[in-house]
Amino acid sequence: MKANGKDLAATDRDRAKAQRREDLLAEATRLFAIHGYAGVSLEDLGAACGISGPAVYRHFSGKPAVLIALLVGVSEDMLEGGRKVTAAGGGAEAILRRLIAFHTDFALARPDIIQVQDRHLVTLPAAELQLVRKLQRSYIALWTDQLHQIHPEETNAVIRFRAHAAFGLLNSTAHSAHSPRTSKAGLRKLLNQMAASALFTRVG
Amino acid sequence: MKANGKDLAATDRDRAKAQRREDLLAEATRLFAIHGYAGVSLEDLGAACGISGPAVYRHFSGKPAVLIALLVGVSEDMLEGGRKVTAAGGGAEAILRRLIAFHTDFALARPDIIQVQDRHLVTLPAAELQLVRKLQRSYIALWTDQLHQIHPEETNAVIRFRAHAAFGLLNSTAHSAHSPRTSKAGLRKLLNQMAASALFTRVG
DNA sequence: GAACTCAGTTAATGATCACTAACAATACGT
DNA sequence: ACGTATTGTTAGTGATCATTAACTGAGTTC
Repeated sequence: MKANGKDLAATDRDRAKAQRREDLLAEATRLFAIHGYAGVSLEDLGAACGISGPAVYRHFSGKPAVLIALLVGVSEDMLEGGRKVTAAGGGAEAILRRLIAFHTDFALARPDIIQVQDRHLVTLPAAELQLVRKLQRSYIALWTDQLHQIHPEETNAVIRFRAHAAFGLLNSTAHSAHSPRTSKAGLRKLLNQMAASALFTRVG
Repeated sequence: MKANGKDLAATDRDRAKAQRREDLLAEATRLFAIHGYAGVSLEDLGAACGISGPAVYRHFSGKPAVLIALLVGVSEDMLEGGRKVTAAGGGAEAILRRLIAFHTDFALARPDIIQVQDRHLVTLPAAELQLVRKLQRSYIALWTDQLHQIHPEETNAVIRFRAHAAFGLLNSTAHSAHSPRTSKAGLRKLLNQMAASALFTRVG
């Protein structure tokens, strides 16, 4: 029996298993981004990790569970990151600029998972879809809380719309080809500036 | 034998067939947007049009052909629309504002096809993927031609990146839920303003 | 109105997978 | 060392689904 559920990597086997799980999630992200969820068989996923097909069931209860782990994970990561930069304080504009920077860095660092989230959210079973949406609502609330201060005259719906538009802008990195000729630092600055302009501009 | 390939709807049967084809494409757009390409069987698609399964083969050579017709069609529509507003002349800024307005209206009018394009482009067979990408390159060139005049110091890659970011912003309408509480005219104005701000802002 | 075309039907067929079963080998705990 | 737990293996199994076959009936043409 396991002595303690909280003990991470108590034994060699546990360590190996955790590593295998991470490998599977990483490969799944890569493969789903390239071929789509339906275009990747468990055989493919296993093979990418050096194991074969049904062995995946030792780590996930089925194919949907892999997608769930990916999407819940990324939603939690973004929410946690967003909370961190929000907690650092400052005025609404300063906080928003940090949120933009955080989101930009995330999109530049992990374009494939952003792509999977954008494309395959609807593929989730209803229960998990709800969970992910709840996490996303919490994340977007971090943005809209600040946006309300910047645009006090705008309705909730409009503010939320602004945030979605900014996400679309920033997540576009994930879809546009990554030309190695342009430095990531340059793109980072450009994206930050474009998103800030879009979010702060007043519509009259 | 058909008297003339160019005669549209010469007979009742031709008219009915053209209508059925349109219905199939419309339903395919709707269903693919909701359930994804892989999540819709030809049986489903046929049923949505009141015919059943294999009858779809009277109109398309197979399931991929349906997606191809959709995506090539939308790419052609956008390119044609973009060319029209570009041809109307004016300065770079005026043309860009018209491009933004055109794209905004398109995204607001046909969110489902935008969604299908964003999600399922990669699903296309290689040959057709090339065609669609070529059309998209032509469309984006309409934007970058003007952007180069606005930002003469920026490289091709950066300019293209700006355009992609703007598309991401504008296409976000297709993904964010359509709240009926906010008027489309209001969203239209907001999107136009946000996109213009993002495209025109200078990065220093 | 006779010959033909063609959109539709239902009934196979065949491939692809997700998932299960039965078994093998190795690591773990005592 | 010994029994157990666990990760992996290879063979099924069953469902789904794109596609084909054979046929039907109505519209089109001459």
